[in-house]
Amino acid sequence: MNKSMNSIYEKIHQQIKKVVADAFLACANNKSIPQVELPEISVEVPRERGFGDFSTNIVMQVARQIKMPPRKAAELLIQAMDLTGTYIEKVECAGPGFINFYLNRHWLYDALRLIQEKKEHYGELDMGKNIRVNVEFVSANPTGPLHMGNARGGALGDCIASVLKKAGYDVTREYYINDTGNQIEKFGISLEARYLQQLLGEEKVAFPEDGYHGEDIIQHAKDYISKYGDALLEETPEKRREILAQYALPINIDRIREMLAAYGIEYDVWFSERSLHQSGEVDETIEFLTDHGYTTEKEGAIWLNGEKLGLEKDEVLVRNNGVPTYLAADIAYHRNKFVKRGFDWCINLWGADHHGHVARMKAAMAPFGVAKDKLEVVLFQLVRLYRNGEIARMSKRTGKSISLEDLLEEVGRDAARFFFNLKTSGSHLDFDLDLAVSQSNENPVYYVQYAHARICSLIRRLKEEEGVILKDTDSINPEVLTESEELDLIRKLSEYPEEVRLAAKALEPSRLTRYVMDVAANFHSFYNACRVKGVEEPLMMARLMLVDSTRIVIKNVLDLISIHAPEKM
RNA sequence: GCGCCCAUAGCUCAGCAGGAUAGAGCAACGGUUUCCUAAACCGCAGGUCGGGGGUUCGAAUCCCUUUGGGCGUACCA
Repeated sequence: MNKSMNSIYEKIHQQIKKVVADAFLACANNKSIPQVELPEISVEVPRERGFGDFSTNIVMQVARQIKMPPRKAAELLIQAMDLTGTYIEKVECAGPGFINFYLNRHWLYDALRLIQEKKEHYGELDMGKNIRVNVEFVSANPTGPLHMGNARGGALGDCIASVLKKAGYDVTREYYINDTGNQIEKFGISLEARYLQQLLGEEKVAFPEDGYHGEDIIQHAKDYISKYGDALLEETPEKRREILAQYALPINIDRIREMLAAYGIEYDVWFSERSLHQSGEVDETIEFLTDHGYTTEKEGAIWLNGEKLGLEKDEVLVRNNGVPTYLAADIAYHRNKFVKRGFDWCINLWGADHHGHVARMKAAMAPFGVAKDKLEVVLFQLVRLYRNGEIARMSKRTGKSISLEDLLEEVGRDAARFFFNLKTSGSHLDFDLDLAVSQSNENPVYYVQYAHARICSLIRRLKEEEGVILKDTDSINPEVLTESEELDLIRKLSEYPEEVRLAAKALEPSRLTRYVMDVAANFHSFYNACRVKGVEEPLMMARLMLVDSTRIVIKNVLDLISIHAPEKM
């Protein structure tokens, strides 16, 4: 077996593509089929097991070019195929012109050996070789606690990063801290109002309508007073707001950091928006755009020239009071990622309510020589929580809207991350809080974790009660595995690297969550049909290898989505 | 008004770079435990892929149109 191979699928795809391409060539040589430029030969797994292990629709794709009925051409190709040195045992033409490949079982046994060879590295790919990718997610305003949208974006972003890493990309996880601008201004005003209310009496000070109304603001004010007293009463409002905001901001950021850590997310970079202004990069960016004719001045403000960038309208970069907009800072931020830090690819996770910003952001990168597809924005739909069959808006604990902290307390990290990664990012997500905590067969989290615990228990008992441990792979003969449950399970395990590839390509880690549920299902079926303990040695050892390989894959996927793989339940 | 997203089994969702008889989980119904964890397994059901039109050998998938939901359209972020 090729030592550098990552995936049996890869190998089989290559074999089939070569066999088909060579057959086309042979037919061209004997003039039975006209020579044409072949498109990429797609190899897929047919829906029906009866249609073979793999199939290709290449003949139908070129039917028009070669001016032949697909079935006729397929028959000619099959006759011309050279199958030596491949897993392919039988080839048939079927349906409107599919070519179906039936493989001998050695590919499954090789797949099993591959898992044992790679262990926890099974599933790793090199599709992202030498590509540096920045995944930016959550990036919530540090003006309050994290909410459900942040929770979904967090789970998604973290898992996208993990999937890309598994696929071989050089991944940086990043949090963009919006620690300046209007929201922070409002934050300061809110803190100031609470501060004054505490000291002068609530009725004496009006709280701004559009301020942050949360309890946490009041708590910050109280804490500040107990630490530093009432000295700020003497300060100007501007100074007061600034001091209060700069007091509370680091506290909030630390809380966010701790909360995300509890959620299983660790960032490589915390990037401050404020630092972009302080370093002069925002000004530099606006200057660059102006120098290259991408801005116009009107009504005292500096506008980004929308028409020149293919946008519907102009956008303000610098307000008529001289303060740059969020967009200006965001352009500078992305310029920093691409130009200053040299990322090849940047992925941003945004709630669907920001979709209007996508085209602007992509277009605004063009002047810096950044192609549109270098910036990828994954939009995710927002979350609806259900409890007792009804939409749940309020936390049980605080009576306020449900925060990430509430969610972790109510359902735990594993269930939260699992459910957020069960659906594609573009679908609206209904989160059933009751289901997430229920210890029943309705709950998919337990279903998967139980499979892992069952395996660990089996391995443990074999060792403790029978003194049996897994032998060296070379001394085990997997060919004694012939039951349909055994073969189905191996087949499922063999798909893993391919699932990683597809998940990375589509930026959809939810594929892997659904995949691991399939693995668990196949395992449970196997477990009910085949005994490991108590059967004769060669078969027991082969089954133990299969069981251990299943453990490796389940653990591998759960690690990837940062969910615990318990050894006992 | 204009733009974006969504619509598939009773419920929650896959499938959508066009492909063979549209899949899974849950719920419902019927079975399985002297035996490695029954948080499991096996079986049985369940559909005008929102409606209409088009493109072609072939459409849940692509195009047009229509309906119903969500969102965006700030010198907010």
